[in-house]
Amino acid sequence: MRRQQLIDATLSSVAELGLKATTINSISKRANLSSGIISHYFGCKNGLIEASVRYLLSSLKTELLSSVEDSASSQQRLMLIVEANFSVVQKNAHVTKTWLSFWAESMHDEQLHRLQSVNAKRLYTNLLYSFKALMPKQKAIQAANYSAAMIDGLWLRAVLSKADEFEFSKAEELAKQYVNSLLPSH
Amino acid sequence: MRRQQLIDATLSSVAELGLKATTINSISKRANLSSGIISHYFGCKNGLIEASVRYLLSSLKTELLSSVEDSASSQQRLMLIVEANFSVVQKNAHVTKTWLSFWAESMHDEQLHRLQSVNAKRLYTNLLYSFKALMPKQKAIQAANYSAAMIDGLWLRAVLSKADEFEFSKAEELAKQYVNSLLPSH
Amino acid sequence: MRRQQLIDATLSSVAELGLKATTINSISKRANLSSGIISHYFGCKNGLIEASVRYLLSSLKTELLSSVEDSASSQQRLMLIVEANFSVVQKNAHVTKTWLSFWAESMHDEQLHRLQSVNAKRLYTNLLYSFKALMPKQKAIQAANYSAAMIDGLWLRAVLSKADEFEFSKAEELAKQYVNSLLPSH
Amino acid sequence: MRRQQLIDATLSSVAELGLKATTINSISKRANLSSGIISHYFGCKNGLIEASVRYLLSSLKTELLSSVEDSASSQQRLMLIVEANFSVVQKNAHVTKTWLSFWAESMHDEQLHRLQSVNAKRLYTNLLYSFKALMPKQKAIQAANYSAAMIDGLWLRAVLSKADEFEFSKAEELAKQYVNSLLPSH
DNA sequence: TATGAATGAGCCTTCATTCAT
DNA sequence: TATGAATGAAGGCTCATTCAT
Repeated sequence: MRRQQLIDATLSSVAELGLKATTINSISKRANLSSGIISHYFGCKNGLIEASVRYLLSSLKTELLSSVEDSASSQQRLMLIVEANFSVVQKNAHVTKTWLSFWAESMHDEQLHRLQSVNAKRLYTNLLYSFKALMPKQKAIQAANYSAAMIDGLWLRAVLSKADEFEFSKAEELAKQYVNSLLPSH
Repeated sequence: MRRQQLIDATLSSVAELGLKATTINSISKRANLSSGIISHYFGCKNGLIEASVRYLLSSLKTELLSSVEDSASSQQRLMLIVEANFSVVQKNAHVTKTWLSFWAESMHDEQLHRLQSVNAKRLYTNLLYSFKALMPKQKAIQAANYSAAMIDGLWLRAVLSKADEFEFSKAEELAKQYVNSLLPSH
Repeated sequence: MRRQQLIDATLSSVAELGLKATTINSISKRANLSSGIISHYFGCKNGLIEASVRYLLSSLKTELLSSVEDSASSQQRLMLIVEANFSVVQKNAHVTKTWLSFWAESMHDEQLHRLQSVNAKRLYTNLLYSFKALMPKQKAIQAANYSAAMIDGLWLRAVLSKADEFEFSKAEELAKQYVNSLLPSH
Repeated sequence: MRRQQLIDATLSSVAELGLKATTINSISKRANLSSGIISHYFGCKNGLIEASVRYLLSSLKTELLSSVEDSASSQQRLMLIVEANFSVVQKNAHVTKTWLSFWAESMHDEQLHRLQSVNAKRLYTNLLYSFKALMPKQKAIQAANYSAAMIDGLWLRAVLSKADEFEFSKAEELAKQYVNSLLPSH
């Protein structure tokens, strides 16, 4: 309970202030807890940061798993993957900014980089799995690569332009159309 | 002269240590200069950071302008635009990481955000200009949007995976193929 | 407790080194505390300086209140006022110098100036109150003005000449004689 | 010429910013000269500060000498002494604040203290000389002491209250009346 | 468990001084 | 003479971490 309270406060602080300006204090105040509690539960500040990223990753995973039903078609799956990658935003608008902060930091933090790596590969793997059901392997690999890049690219440009919710859903729509355009039925 | 020396040192430090860990000291030591010199030339640390981003932006612009000849066809122009967006990297491998640091920080720094905004719009505008010569306006707008996202997406995934030079040129190649696939001749 | 410890250290440092040469370090070392503690309790260095002045002012006030009894005659009150203005010194020889530092700085610090203003007016008001019991209002106003100036002038000259305790009590004696000379009974 | 230019700039800076905030730069900019010039002419910053105080002292002396004529009566002399001590102000309103800064600093700077000492004694000596012509020595000594304190006290309270020109001349008038009240003719 | 007082290293900035030109 | 680029020590402040309660 306390752990989740602190993770939420961390995400909120990173979203609002940025990773650089997020301090033990900015976090503990948002959680209405003392500063000492953080090292008590997470060892150190970095431990909390890492746990927060893990939480975001597992949310994304849960999001996807819960929405995809066994009966879903491959095309439906693809749409749900796109949705999941954009939906984190729609639920909690400011969480988006945190991703970028974390990924930038991951370039200089081995632990974070590992998590980022898992995330990047998962998007690719999920896409590949569905594409393979619809086309030859070589084509599917290319489709997965392009789709992953397009999803991340649209997302990145939306974030950096400080897009509002409406613009975000437009970016999501574009991503879906692109993925659809790769399908043989198209 | 000193100014450029300091900007180079800044880019090198941000690339190696990240923006968060880049300090007045990490910069001035790389430049073999004293710490005080920074405020002498740039007012404060942030002034130097900003100047460094401006330098990267103008390099990108110069890169493009110098490569595009008047006689170039629109298709050639498109390829050159893609190349320019990836080439900054190839010349100076560590510069890539700095972009990401700067863009992440731009979410919480108005000044940087303005610069990032200019950069994002320029890519789009350049692409649109060339696409419009090859297809109807509405189609060109969509092509420019998709291309910009694809370029940024491929670039982002390459950076985050700590891609080496070879993988970067593969990403560049994918980007070119994608842009080409949008052309009517295709 | 810590607060008082730091205020005492501040007064001691300002007395010995002057306001200009008083640093976070000179204070915290005298208090046998770390430097960070100052911002913990007072926000910043200036907050501590201000609190120190407030402490001096309230000491002066307490000094006077505790010595003046209800039964005291107006003449006795006047003598006690003079004594209070000189006595802060006698108890704590080095405090004297700090006053001058603070007042000089008050010319360029709005906060300090407000405190100084309160102090200057209090001396005048206290004197006026007692004089009015002994003479017509117009005369009392003049007596209060002159007395306040004489007290401050004798005090200033004693401080600036780095007077010892004996010379200080001589100055106090002169001040008392002057005030007495203004009384009608004289 | 350059020397005087720098001294004027120093007085102006100390008046406006205070001694603490007066820097080599704040001075040299006001003088429209380079920062290096100061050590060239005065050795170091402190040399310039000291020279500036000396200049003020000699101005005060000159002021008095030029106004007192041999034919003047002792009473007239006394009035001129009072006037001289207040007149520095009237000519250059902001110079007043500088005195206080310098005197406060003199508590922790041997060199400045010596100059302050000269100044304090000169006022006393000048007053004593004139009083002795008008009364017995013992009485004259007391009158000089009281007068010096009254002049300084009225001046101090006027400065600290940030008095305007009008209030300053009222203080001067009070000082004159006080001195006159000590004369036997009174 | 939970607090927050206390620490001290590290940051950015300021500034008197030096020195090549 | 005169400049101002360059230095680097010192200042105030921030903040992750520790620890007694």
